[in-house]
Amino acid sequence: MDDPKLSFCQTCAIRHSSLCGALSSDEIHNLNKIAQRKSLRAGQTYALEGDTANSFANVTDGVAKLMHVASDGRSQIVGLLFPSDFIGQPRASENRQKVPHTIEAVTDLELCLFPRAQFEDVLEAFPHLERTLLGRTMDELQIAREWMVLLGRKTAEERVASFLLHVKTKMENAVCKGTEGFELPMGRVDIADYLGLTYETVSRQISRLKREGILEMEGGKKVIRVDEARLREIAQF
Amino acid sequence: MDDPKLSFCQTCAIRHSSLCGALSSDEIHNLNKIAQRKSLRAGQTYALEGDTANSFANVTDGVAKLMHVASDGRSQIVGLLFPSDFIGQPRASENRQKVPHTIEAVTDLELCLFPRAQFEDVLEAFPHLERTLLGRTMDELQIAREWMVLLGRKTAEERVASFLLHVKTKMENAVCKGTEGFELPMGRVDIADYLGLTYETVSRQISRLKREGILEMEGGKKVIRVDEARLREIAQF
DNA sequence: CGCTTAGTTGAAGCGAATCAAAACTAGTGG
DNA sequence: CCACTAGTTTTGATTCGCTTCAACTAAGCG
Repeated sequence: MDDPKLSFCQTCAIRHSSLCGALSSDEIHNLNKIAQRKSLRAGQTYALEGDTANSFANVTDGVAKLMHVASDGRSQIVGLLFPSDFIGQPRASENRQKVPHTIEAVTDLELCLFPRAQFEDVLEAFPHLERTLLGRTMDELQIAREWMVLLGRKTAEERVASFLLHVKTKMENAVCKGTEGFELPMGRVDIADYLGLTYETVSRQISRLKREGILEMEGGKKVIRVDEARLREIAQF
Repeated sequence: MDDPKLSFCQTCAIRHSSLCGALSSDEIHNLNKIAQRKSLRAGQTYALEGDTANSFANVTDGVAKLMHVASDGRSQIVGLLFPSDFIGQPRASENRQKVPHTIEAVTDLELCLFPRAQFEDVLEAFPHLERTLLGRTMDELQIAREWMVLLGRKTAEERVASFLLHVKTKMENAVCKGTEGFELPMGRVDIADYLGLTYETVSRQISRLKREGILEMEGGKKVIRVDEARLREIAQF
């Protein structure tokens, strides 16, 4: 009953919002046995593009980024991972078993790691876990495609507005409600790499939103207030 | 033995390269019962963004595009579907059961349709089918993220080079081998919408590649010869 | 408190978009 | 077979939004 390992998962902050939510209290034991915690400081690398992928993970706290860095230094963030998001590509085709994008901690990060082979056994044993993972992957694909629209066709102003709305939603899911305002998990450089812009352009657009009274901030990260309606207009949602 | 329905799937051009490849000759019967063919002429719409998604499909012949069209007319293609690609998001979360992107036939198109509920039953019955679908979805996600890098950071020249390589691979998979050269399945406007450029810019870049001897074409669509090595250099793969 | 890093702001340059027109293609019917 | 038309592609001239380069300011930290 008071098995320490069982309570390890049971007290987990993302027990029900993550992939693990698909498993019952009994079933979760199977993951519990193979899970191990890992902490990274902001800026540390979890995996490098091209490495062999030998584990999967849940983000339990903090924010991570998936990114591609070209040889000439240009870099593009292709996804942000918030608490309860899953890391890794089980079942991807043979030639895609390598880590497809570098994964780095944006803030201090807490992960719950699963060794590859053992996690795949659990997936095999619980088809409803695999089904849930399929659903999450479908959702991720849609998010990626929506971001393609942003990167391909939106103006700098629209991109920054979209970003603020996107992060607001994500951060409100993660943090306790009620608090008007939220913290940007990343600096101007990362925002720029996520939006396909330069950090100067991002800074200018943020300044502009502040000047027009749509956005109020305290320092570079803390958002005090946003006019969500006007932001939505600008972002073209 | 010579059941006409069975031979319907057995003679299918994409029997083994599509999702159906996960099913044995016995199992395929279950899909056979619910499958129905559908033909579309180039330019016809299969589904509109926001519609209720009540069927899934395999592309059996031709090319389709997934796209988003904004209210002001800007449009972005977020994915191309070639023969043996799967259409639809089974298991996507509740609020994502709507068609996420408009689907249109780029060339004349042949589809193999599966009604939603019945296909989900088959998925439930054959976990290895669901597993295969998961793998394909993981692959699609990676392709989408790679395209995000293109849309966010690549120059017009790099985008066009990447596009030519991408289509070359896809078309060679679909068409009988041996033939040096291939046909572009789409016009300049669609290419531009796929690459986040204008059609004038696409045309200029293609002209440039021809002028530099990297590309030889006959008319606007037929590619006679490409210098794949130099294209790869330009595209930054 | 000085030092380093992150963010802001300004001026100039450039790549792609826009505007405009000509050349080519494909389809139609005389 | 050729003339005619509608649509597509190419090419040119100009404009514009974002990038680049540069200087400055604010914030975080030993």
